[in-house]
Amino acid sequence: MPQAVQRRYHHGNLREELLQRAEDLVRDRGAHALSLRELAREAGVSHAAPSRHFADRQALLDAVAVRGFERLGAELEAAAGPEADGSFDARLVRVATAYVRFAVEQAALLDLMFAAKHRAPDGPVRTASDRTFAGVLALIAEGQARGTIAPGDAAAPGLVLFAALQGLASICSGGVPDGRDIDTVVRDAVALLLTGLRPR
Amino acid sequence: MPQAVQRRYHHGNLREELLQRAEDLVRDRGAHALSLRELAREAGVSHAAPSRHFADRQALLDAVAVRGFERLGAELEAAAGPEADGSFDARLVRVATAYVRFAVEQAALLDLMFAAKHRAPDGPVRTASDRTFAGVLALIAEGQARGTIAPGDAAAPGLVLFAALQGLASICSGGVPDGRDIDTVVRDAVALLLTGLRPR
DNA sequence: CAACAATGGTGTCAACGTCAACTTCGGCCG
DNA sequence: CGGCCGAAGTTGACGTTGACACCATTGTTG
Repeated sequence: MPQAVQRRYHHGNLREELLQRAEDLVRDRGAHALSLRELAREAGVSHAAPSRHFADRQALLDAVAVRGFERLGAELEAAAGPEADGSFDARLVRVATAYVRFAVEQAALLDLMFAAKHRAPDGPVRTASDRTFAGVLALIAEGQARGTIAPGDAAAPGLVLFAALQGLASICSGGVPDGRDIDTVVRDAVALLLTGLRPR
Repeated sequence: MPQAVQRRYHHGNLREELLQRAEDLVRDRGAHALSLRELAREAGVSHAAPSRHFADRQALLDAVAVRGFERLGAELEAAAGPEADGSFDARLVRVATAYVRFAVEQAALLDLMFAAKHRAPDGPVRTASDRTFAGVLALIAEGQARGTIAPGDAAAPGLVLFAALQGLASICSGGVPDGRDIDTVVRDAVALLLTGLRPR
């Protein structure tokens, strides 16, 4: 008469399940709506069990942020094209589109990610963030090498490009303006940026 | 023998004091650290008194956000130059610098402001935000009228400029890169943007 | 002057994060 | 093989919080 699905004392994979559920919850209700006790209930575990894996609520949020950076990094890398196919401009547009798309679809998660990063100037979150954007930096460096992007101070064009992407993502996450879709907005924006970034 | 400073039953200006203290608290401890009860204690009133002025915690945060937009709007307007003195480029740099400076000095407040705006696509927060940036939009329109900014689709250059400013603010609020100071970073970035935004 | 709407106070409740103390499990070492 | 021990989960408690219902005090107005 004991149920076939009898829960054993040890969950076996609590940490992973907590992270997964937390990510989902952050995505569609925001980080502020995350409750350790609710998470524990959903995972079928006592209210204090999560503390075995995360020192406190903030530690869990940080871990979720790190995961977010890893996912974003993977998507950016995929968009950059592993075999570098297509022109430089096309690849840049693809990367930018991937970024903005991520920002729109996972707005709350992105907020959490940057909040966690800004809260601790060093630490694992910052490391994850740096690794995430390393690919984009490499792409820009390649553009400079090819002469498609103005050389000189390497930091300046990268900063502007990053800033525009970041801002575009922030704006679009609060509703894409007018009736235009994300792809054309990003394409137009990148074109406009490139015209300035190219050596004349 | 009753103290000279005897508190009267009615505070007299509770709403304003709560807003002021909340703004300070958000600025240097973040929105998540704001507690209605702590606020009430500091103001010397009972824990439920704030509810007479703000329906719930979020309503208070929204009000703080509106105030933030009004302050930011005033600073941007001041930077734009009431009598429009200086060249267009110089005014643009001044506005951008004012914006980024605000973002750096009041990072937590800016976060709150955009969070509140994104949470409610309509409502007073959005209205305040629109009014804040109306001045910047007017400046861009003027640039297009003067021919300093490429005409055509009016929305595109404005969006890119906005996005870059927004992103620059976001990035700089998490620590200005390298050892460069805000002013030069902003000036370089705007110059780079303009090169692309100008009609060739 | 009496009624009334604002404004503030008191008491209570459920939920939360965190901690300490206890229990169960599984692997490892003697 | 058996005992031990640390990892993982549980239970109970404490203090704090936001929200709500109900009561008290104002001062304004008819």
